[in-house]
Amino acid sequence: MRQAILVTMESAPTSGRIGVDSALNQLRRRHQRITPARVAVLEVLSGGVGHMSAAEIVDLAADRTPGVHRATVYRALSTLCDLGIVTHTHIAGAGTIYHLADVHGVAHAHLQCSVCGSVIDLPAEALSPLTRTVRDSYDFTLEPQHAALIGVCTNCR
Amino acid sequence: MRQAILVTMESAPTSGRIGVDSALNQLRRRHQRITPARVAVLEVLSGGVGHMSAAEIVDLAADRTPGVHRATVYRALSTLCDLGIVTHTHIAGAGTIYHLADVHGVAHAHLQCSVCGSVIDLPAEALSPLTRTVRDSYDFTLEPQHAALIGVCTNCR
DNA sequence: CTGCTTGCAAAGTGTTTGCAGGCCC
DNA sequence: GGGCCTGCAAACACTTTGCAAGCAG
Repeated sequence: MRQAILVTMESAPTSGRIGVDSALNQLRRRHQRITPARVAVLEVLSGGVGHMSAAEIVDLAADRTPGVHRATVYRALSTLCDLGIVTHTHIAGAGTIYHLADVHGVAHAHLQCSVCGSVIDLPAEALSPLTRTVRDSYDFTLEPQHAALIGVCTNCR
Repeated sequence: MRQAILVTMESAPTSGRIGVDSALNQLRRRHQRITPARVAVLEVLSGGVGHMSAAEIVDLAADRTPGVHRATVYRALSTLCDLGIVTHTHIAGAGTIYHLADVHGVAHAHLQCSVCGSVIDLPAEALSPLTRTVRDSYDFTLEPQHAALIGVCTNCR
């Protein structure tokens, strides 16, 4: 019943996401240091299709820049998320996935299948009615891309 | 003292959720055993207001039925969830919360504040437009109460 | 050179599992 | 009394932290 495997069903490459150059520029602009570890993380995120788990990023980063430590990757991801350069999404029962931030105006949310664990991208605008309702009725500002919506996908039904 | 609080709360309006008796009956009907540990978990869930973390349930269950072990509470919760007697919701970065299942027709989802961590109940019907969209466009069956929606609450903004 | 970042190891969380014994039905 | 449930301890997955050394700016 526990879903540990993370399968990504995303076919489209990283369209709509910022690039490594843009990310590095933002770092410079914010007076943050450009370090090998951070570059590695950004390039890994840029290179992969879709979302990646922390474990995947750790492996691939250490792959391309040997010596990069797990803890460093976590710290880099944390920093990059704080700066808005990277976005993270909480996945039920399987930690967190990361990707480069969306370019302005094309934010997206995630659907997660509770059976097979696959994650599907969803335009954030699909949530706008809900966002409005929640804002009006509860004075609550929804962050639609921050947690995956759970359900069952076509294949698993 | 904690016991007194529990008893007091037990008479409080746990509106919309099934009761302990109903839960026990369902267990019997499904030929599942009624054990002290399971009764303790159900009464704790029934007594508390709103959602409880696994850790809270463990503490309170051990409180009212000394000797109940952590692992047993987890197993009881797992069983009860499988039977649909208890519902669980994944909370970003903080594990899982549990409560007695909703009585038919009054399902609810959850809003979680990413700043203070508080969890707010939300009628599931607020998600029906989204549920429809996702069903029509992605052939994806949403389970709105399975994961909390994240955002920022009034107080934290 | 200053102090933010890193590598390392170890500690934290939250949850699960193997096993022998216990108790519900 | 058979077999599901339990207590225990240990394992598990994921993430964080204290510290001394290292490197970016």
